Amino acid sequence: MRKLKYAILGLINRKPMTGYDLTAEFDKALGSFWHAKHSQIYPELKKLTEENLITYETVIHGEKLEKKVYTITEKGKQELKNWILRDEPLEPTPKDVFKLRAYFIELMNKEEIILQFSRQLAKRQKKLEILKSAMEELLKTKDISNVISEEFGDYIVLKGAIMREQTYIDWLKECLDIVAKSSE
Amino acid sequence: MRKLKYAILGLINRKPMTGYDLTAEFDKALGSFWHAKHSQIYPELKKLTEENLITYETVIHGEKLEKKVYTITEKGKQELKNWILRDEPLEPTPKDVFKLRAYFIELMNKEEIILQFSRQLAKRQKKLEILKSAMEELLKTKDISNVISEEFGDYIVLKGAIMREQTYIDWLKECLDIVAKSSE
DNA sequence: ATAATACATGTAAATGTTGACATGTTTCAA
DNA sequence: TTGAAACATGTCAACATTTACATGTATTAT
Repeated sequence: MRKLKYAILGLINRKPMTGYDLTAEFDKALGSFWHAKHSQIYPELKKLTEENLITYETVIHGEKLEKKVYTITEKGKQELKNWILRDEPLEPTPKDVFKLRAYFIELMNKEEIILQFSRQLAKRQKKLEILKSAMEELLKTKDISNVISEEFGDYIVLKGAIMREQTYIDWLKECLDIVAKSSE
Repeated sequence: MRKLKYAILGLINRKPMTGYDLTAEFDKALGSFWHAKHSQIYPELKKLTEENLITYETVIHGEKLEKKVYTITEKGKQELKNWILRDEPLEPTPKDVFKLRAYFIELMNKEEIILQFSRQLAKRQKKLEILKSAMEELLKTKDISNVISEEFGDYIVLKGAIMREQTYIDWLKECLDIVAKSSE
């Protein structure tokens, strides 16, 4: 399916970037729905260059540090536009290790259950706070009134991430509540 | 991390099973948070057997069809119990191809955006209905009053899946709403 | 009867992903 | 000035996962 291909193509289409910049983007903005390590990005950039979907220009930064700034080609833009309109079946539900543990709840006693769920809750609440701060920052600095814009894209995926985390937290609290009230 | 190892160990711990049974479980019950193909399961079963975490007994079904019914060992139970109590950092957010498309919303025009989001909404609504039916069935046939039971494990992960799908739908509707109201 | 479907178990090649290895430059703060 | 952090690019081995290949039995509906 080459999904990384389209993630990279989409980012470079927004503006020319280096492999390092892409890595940073995968850690920040896209972090709420996509991720890739630099060890996967550099080989993919090489491949996309060979396929003539992107090209690069070597730029010297400072005295001798070489950067490869990648730009999307017309062919790349066409493939990207073609991919974005495709209608694909729903992906299989993503894996969730915490839910795997929760599923086998019968292996824990009451205190252990409460400990595991509380720890997960704390982590998720922390993450939600980070996402909310990012949203505050976004609303302060960007204009999202135009629906056909990068800014609106940034906004909706961040909004989706916040809603997802909030729901996960609600679920954890509901579980904790039932367990706490149980007699066993 | 060997996560499949623990998924299999947990299932076999619930009751002895064949590789085929495990595959079916990954398609049904665990489908809402884990998945594995039989081509991954059979080699893993072999490995777990070599590690003495499970053992199998060959059972003849009918005239000559051989089944390998796997049972967890004491060592396997110990490892499983040990894993379930571990405190691990939050996994990176799972990948979401639809959100990747949504992020690059600037590549579509208004009609295309509405088409893509509506199609996704229809698929998610269908999936939610299936999950709700599964919940109705579960509540009808199983007793979830004991928190330390397989039934309660089944219940909470299904509940989590329903909440997640509902939130995804809410997000899609919100996005569609903003786009529909936009002038562009 | 027979054909489709479900049951049952495997392997091999390709692809996707992570973690470790490997190297060097530039900037910024103490 | 020097050391840490950020910038910058790559490879390789191991592990995870999917798709295709490969084979055969038992049950159920027509």
